[in-house]
Amino acid sequence: MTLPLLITAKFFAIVWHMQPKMNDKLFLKDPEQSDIGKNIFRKSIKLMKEIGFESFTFKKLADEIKSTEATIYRYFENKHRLLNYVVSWYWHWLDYQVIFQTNNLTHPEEKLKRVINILTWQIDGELADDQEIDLEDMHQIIIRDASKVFLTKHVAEDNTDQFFKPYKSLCERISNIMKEYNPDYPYTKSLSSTMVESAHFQDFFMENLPALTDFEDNGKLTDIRDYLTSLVFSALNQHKNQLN
Amino acid sequence: MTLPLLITAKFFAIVWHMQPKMNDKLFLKDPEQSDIGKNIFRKSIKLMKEIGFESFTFKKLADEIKSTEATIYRYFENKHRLLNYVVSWYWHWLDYQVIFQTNNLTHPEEKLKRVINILTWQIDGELADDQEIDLEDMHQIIIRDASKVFLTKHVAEDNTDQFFKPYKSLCERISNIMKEYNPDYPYTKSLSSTMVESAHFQDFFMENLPALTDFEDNGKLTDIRDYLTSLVFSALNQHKNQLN
DNA sequence: TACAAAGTAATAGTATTACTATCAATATAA
DNA sequence: TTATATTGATAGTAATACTATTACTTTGTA
Repeated sequence: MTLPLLITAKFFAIVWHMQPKMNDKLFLKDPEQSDIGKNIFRKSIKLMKEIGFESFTFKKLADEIKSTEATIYRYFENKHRLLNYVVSWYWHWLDYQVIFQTNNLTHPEEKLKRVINILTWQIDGELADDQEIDLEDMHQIIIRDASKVFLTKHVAEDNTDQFFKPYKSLCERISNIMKEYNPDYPYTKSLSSTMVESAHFQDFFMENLPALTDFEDNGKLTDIRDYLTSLVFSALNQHKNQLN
Repeated sequence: MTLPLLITAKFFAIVWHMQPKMNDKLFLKDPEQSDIGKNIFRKSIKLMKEIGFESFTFKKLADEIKSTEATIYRYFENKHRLLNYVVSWYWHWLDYQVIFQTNNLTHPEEKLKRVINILTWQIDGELADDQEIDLEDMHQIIIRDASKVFLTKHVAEDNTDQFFKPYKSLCERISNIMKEYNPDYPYTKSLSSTMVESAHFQDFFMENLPALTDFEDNGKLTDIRDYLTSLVFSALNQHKNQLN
């Protein structure tokens, strides 16, 4: 019944990874429960990143994992559900990063800065080193395709099935830190979702449509970080009681 | 050779509408040059809004306009190009709205507020009353589907073909007003694109995923406006020379 | 160890989508 | 009037998005 005295970040991350509570309506058969399922998840990230979500098919994925379409259809209803699974996994993972990395911080200002760093992909090396999933590929998919999971005609049904819960959870967590920083700011939820979406959009623009940003694609994301920091804190400080 | 003394906003809008300089790589045959082409444009907006872009097919559109798939394929290479055409039309239109509505304003602050009103769909009644295009449907499509035109694997080629020029033009215009307001703010381009994207995202969230906003879907967009105003001006004022 | 039950994979299908090609009818322009 | 372009109708192909069937393999229990 006794726990080991030294629980390292890595150990904890692995434990977490072994138990990501995924919404079971996202799949027909739990991909975590079989080797072929895990392979579907891993290789779909690789393939989606390579050819883009629109060109991605279960046939191509089946060839990649040396199996058949029918097998994949036993795990996921269609490719949109699979994307939703991948994206949900990511939001779970990111939410965990925020919990873990802001855990021992006292000031909400520090916490928010840490959140910005996480959103702009400055993640702890140990935690980011997943044995199974290529997190770099994952991040690329998220930037380009994550919003497609809710930008659909059937968003209401998907929402009823709680598909966006991890995303909401992350935004709520950020929102709460904002409230901690400034209880008088009236738009914490909107500012949180704006922050998350902007982190991705600005990254995409920087790499693909640089006219829409002020940043250079120099491999470092320092500028996006500075921009988000400036944006968030100027908004939060504006409504802050000047006496504090 | 003399122009009529009284040029009304409506007249001018119609003139503009008759000559939107669309990128001719977006289509195979100019849809403005025939009745059937205009019908493709009009009805595709209606149909996309009704069934969503993913379910939208040229077959369904052909049935709607009482023509055949082959005819539509003579105008547009595929449905993604058609969406790009629709979205480009919208950015052109919005850019024009910004030009027209900020034209006679002196203070950049006023101009920015007007821009926010336009982005949150508070448009001049006369101008918004297009005989041919249902602008309400158009706005709905834009909110849900506009970002899909660039969130693809082939964004680089599309950018080379200048498909995103009207969007860039709008953002640059907003960026220039921001510079006018505060020449010292270093992120005008990013703030412009954030503003435009946020206006749409917050609207979508308000209607579909309210946990991600602080607004109620009461049919009015006043709150999104207040939020964007607060966000933009707090950012711009932060870097502003305190002596001004 | 035996044998049913359950799960898994491979094969083979169907319906729809995303196009392309052909050709005749019609409208238009030189 | 004759050439040219536009449309409509028909047909066809390749790929996609699935579903159904059947045969094989593992597992749980007597």
